[in-house]
Order: sequence, then structure tokens, then C-alpha cells
Amino acid sequence: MRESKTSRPPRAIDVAAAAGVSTATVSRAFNAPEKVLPEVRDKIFAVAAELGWLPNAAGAALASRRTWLAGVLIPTLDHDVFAAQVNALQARLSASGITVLIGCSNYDLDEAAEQVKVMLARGIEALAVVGELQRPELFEMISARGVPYVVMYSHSPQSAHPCVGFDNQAAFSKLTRYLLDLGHRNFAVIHQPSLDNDRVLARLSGIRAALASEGLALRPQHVFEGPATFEFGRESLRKCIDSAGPRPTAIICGNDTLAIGALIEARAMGMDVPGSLSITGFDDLPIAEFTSPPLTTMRVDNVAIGKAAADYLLTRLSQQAIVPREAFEAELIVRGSTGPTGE
Amino acid sequence: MRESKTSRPPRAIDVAAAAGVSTATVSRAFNAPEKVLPEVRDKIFAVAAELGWLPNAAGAALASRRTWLAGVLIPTLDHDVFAAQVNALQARLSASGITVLIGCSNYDLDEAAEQVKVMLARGIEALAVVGELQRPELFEMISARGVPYVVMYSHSPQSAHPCVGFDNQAAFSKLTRYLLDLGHRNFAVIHQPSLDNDRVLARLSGIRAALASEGLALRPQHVFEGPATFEFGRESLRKCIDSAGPRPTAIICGNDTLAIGALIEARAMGMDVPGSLSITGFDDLPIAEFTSPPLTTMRVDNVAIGKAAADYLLTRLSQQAIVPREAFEAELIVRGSTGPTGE
DNA sequence: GGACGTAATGTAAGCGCATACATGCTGGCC
DNA sequence: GGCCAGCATGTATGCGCTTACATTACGTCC
Repeated sequence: MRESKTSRPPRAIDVAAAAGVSTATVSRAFNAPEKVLPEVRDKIFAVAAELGWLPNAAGAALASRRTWLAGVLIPTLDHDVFAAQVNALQARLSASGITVLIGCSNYDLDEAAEQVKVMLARGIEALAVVGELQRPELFEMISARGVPYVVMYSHSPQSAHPCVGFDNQAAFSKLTRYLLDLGHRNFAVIHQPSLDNDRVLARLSGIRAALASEGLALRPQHVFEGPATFEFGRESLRKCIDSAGPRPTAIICGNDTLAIGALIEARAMGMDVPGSLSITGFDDLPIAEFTSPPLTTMRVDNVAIGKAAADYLLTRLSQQAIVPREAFEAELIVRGSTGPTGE
Repeated sequence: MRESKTSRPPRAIDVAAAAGVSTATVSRAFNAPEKVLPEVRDKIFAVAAELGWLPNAAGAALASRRTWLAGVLIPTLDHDVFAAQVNALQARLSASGITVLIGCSNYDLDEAAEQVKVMLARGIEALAVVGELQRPELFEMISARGVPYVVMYSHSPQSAHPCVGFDNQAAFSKLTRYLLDLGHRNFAVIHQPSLDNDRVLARLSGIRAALASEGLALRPQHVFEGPATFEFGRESLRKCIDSAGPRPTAIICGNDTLAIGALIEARAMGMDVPGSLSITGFDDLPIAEFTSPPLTTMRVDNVAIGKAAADYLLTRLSQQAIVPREAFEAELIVRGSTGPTGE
């Protein structure tokens, strides 16, 4: 491990010289140990450790045409849902010797395409991307290079892409159905920005579809779109309650953060939840269990999705077989924030 | 962008041929545009786009001896604090054309050293690492290669490493001091696993130091170490209250999750917070403002830390000047979960 | 005992680029 | 008008590794 700060890092040829072998043998000792005599191998390992040699990945990639790199493209790391998926995916791929490049698009499609371009230049051999609503050139680029990919988190039956996720539309239809069955007929929705976001769009259409099956619809003044923060949830709840006309008895929120914000504000306004107002979330954040009342929400196993996406890519990397797409289901978690209409 | 799936990706020489120039000019068009005649440059760009050529990073790295890669080593992405730091750091470095490799150690020092080894093999030119409690070989490896690094998140005055973070010990001393000034004399602590974790260790010693200055100490039965979950917070609070002997009037928690767990349980047990029990957290999670009562906690600007770490590395990368270490301060946020002792 | 298979290692080419150096060309200046 | 500066581009080498192929040594089998 000795090596002066000024000199360049040792190369395979240095190890070879010190061990009295050729660079080919050094390479084999690390990449195909069984092809090298145990004593020679041990000598090489000892010398490499002594010199602090690490095989230069760029050289290896160039010569072997393998980078052992994969990419994952998500909107942001600043969201438990994506962080959990990436964490699981990375753990899995890392165990197979694959380094993962994480790209964040910040919900910007052009940025997403740009990130993929950078990743491809780096030589990723597989890619997982959140959301299937992307610039067409994004999929074109990876297809042109024959890089296997998978769409994570969302899963729509008619999707043109392999995907590992759940059906956002079906999930919100189920949730809405649950509320309809409770007797609710007046709904409000508080949701995240929908621009370029297929998950949010699918959720909204799931709600509308379920309502339509009962001949119901959302009033424009009862749909609130804004940042996924507690504050926006609170503010929207207030506007919703204060607005003229028939007051909603059920509020469907795009995620738990918005729902908890709404819940907090409803309680602050002295409203009876679920007596006179039902509120639902999505994600089942750990805190959802502990709000008062506990939040009715839906749970998705993000760790499983990350693992499944990794497994899918690993399979595609090792063989040509087409693996069936994997559908997860969002599970409805009924807690205390929802109940029958008071009427 | 045409290119069959079977053929290998185009190379610079293909672009050169199609544009009627040499590979040197293609390289210059992308890396030193001002050295190429505008019309030639445009032709090259057009051809490159047409062919879908992306410069192979491995080849570029080998030839230029620059990888434009940096690494960041964190315990896990599954924690808002680290995710926020990484997100900010990555955004900053990405804007400078640097790709960041994210390594997660899962709080395991050997795994951390292994990750750094992999990163060095990939050719990272800079490294940010959370926590200064690491295997010595970790720092030896990066020093041997002359790779600039910075310790993120923690910052202790006597540290041997450049660091961008705050003084965990001082922060918890300040917090404890605040409670002491409120009249508290009986304390309990609920904290995360301290093994190999300098942040947690420093926090504990900050608490003990402040108490010692008043001749006080923590009773072993009032110190709870376990996973940073709501559940462990609840469970510990219950044990704490049910335990024999003098009951603590203030509970210092290692982070907000534990504190909120404790708060929930205290309220469930019918205790008056802060009337008969004060509870503090750390991190100032968004939800901390909305618990009942709102949680007294401490805030650290993780986004700023991530940015500052990136800036430090960027500076070290561009010049040799030693940049002074940057000290952040944890800000005390007094809310409703703390108050004077009831006595 | 000689031919041959096999295992261990060496030799050398080349992966896709960047860049030092060479070349050619234009224009300005005395 | 000749010379030279300076610009645009080309030529060719090598970055550090892997791997096809060559070589060597050895054991085996008839």
C-alpha cells in the first residue's frame, strides 16, 4: 500500500513485474483465477495489495467491452418512494458487481433525456427508469444501442415497455370505489403537479373512471394541484371547505404528505374526521399509522419493486429470454381517516 | 440516430469519415470547439447527431486521464438527511459535468472501505464521505492516490480531515443546556445505534458533557439505544416511564423519528407534554412542525452541506489552494414539546 | 519412447479516444 | 515579392487493460 502522492497509481504491468509474470497473468489472476496456478495467483494478490493496485476500470472497459455499469433514472432522490427503490435496486446490482449510476431529472423530461445520454456515453449496460412518459428519443437512444431497460414504479396494461410496478389508475379506482361504497358522492382531490407525470395522470384518471361508473364527476373547484407538501395539503383543504356549493365529504389526496396536511388542517378547523369528512392518502409513510385519526392510505412495496427491476435487468443481461413483466398491486390500508358519510 | 440493434455503437472514426475530417478534429469539435472552424464544427455535430454518436467515456478517460467522476459515500439513501445531501451535491457536481457515484455502506465500515475501493478503480477524482469514523485504509487509499476528499455532515474541531458539516457534540450540548436552563435535572436519552457511528457518539458525549457541567449524569436505565423508528421511540418511552426510580422530566431523542414516536406514546399514555414531560428531536423533519404539540428539535441545512461539500471538492479539483473547512451550526427550533419542569 | 493433448503462461494487438507534434495554408508586413 | 506568424487540420502514439493466439512444458498412452 506504499505509493508516493506524486507518482501515478500503479498499473498492471507494475504488478506483473513485481510478481515476475506477464500482465496477461495478472489479468487472469483477477478475472479468471482458476486459470492461474494457486501459488502464482497468491503471489500476484500479495504484490497487488502491497502496491495498492486497483485495476483501472476505463482500461478494462475498453479492452473487454464490458463496463459493469447500469443506470437508474428517477425524478429526485428527495422522495422516500424513489430513494427506497433506488436503494434496493442498487443493493441488488451491486451484489452482482454492477455499479449503478443514478440520474435525477427533477421531473424535467429534457433533463431526463440528457441524463440518459450521459449514462450511455459512460457505457451503461442496463437502465431502469421511473415513469414511461419520456421523450421518445430517450427510448430510441437506448434501443439503438440494444441496452435492456425497464420502466419502474408505474405499470399500465397497455404499456409498450417492460415494466415493474403497479397500475396507478387501477389503484386509485380501487380507492375511489372504496369511498363510493362508503356512500360518498361528493369528492375533492388534492394532488401533485401532473405535468409530464404519467403516475399522477393515471391516478387522476383512475379516480374519474370510478366516479364516472356511478355517473359522478369532479367539480373543477374541488381539484387542487400543487406541490406535494404538508402546507399545500392544508391550504387546499381550507379552500375546499370554504368554497361555496356542496361540500365534499371525501378528499382523495395524491399522496400521504398532502393527506396529512389536509388532515391537520381539518382537525385545526374543528372538523370531525371521519365523521363529516373522509381523507385518504397514498404511499403509507411510516407516520401514516400515527396521525389522528390514523390515515387510510395505500401501500406499495417499493423495496420489492427496486429488487424486481434489478432482477429483471440482471436476467436480461445474462440471457436473451424475455422475462414477463411484473405487476405489483397497491394495497388498501383502511385506518381511521375514512368512514361512511354522515348523512 | 439510425443504427441497427446488432451493430456496435458508432465511434469517433465513423463520425470523422462521414464528416470528411480526422478523428482529431471530431475530438476537438467537442472538447475545444473554438479550435474548429464553425462550419466544420456544425457539420461534425450534425453528423454525430445523425449517427447517434456519443463519445465513449472509457476511451476518453484512458486517453485524457480524466474521468470526470466523483464519489459520495453515505450510510444509506433511505434517510432524508443523506438523500438531501446527496441530491444537492449531485446537482452541483453534475452542473460541472461531473458524474457522481453513490456508495452506500449500510453503516458497515468494511463495506464502506470496499465501496471506496470500487470507486477508486472506477477513477473517481474526488470523494465526499459521511462520517469520519472509517477504517484507516479508507483514507490511506484515497490519500495514496492524491484524491481530494471531504468529510460531510459531521465536523469536529479536532478532526484530522477537511470537513463540511456541524459539530454534533456542540449541537447536543446546546440542546441539553436549553433543557437544563428550563430547570430539568432528570434526563433520558433515546438514540440510534452508536456502533461505528461518530455522529451518534458525539451527540451522546455532547449530552453528557452538558449534564456533567451541572454535576449531573445519565442513569443507565434511562438510556435507550435501538433502531431509529417510531416504534422504538414509543417502546422506549413506555419503558422509561414505567421504570422504577426517579422519572425523567426531559427526554432527548437522537432524531425526530424517535422523538415523534416518544411523543405519540406519551400522549397515548395520557401524559402532559410539555407539562410533565419535555421531548426533543433532531433533524426538523417537515412533520415536526405539525405534531401535537409541535416538536422542539434542531435543524441542519443538509442541502447547504451537500452544496458546500461539492463546492469544496470543485475548488480542490481546480486548484491546489487549501480551502478552509466549513462549519455549519445546528439551529435550535423551540416548539411546544418542551417547557419548564412542572415542579 | 515418441506423438499428442492439456495446462500454464507469454506475446502482442487493439479497444476508442485525446493530444503532441507535424503539416499546409493564408495573409500581413517590410 | 518573399518571409514568417498563426491558424486549421491531420498524423500517429499511447492511455491500461483483456484476450486470441502462440509457446512451452509436462504427462499420458499405445
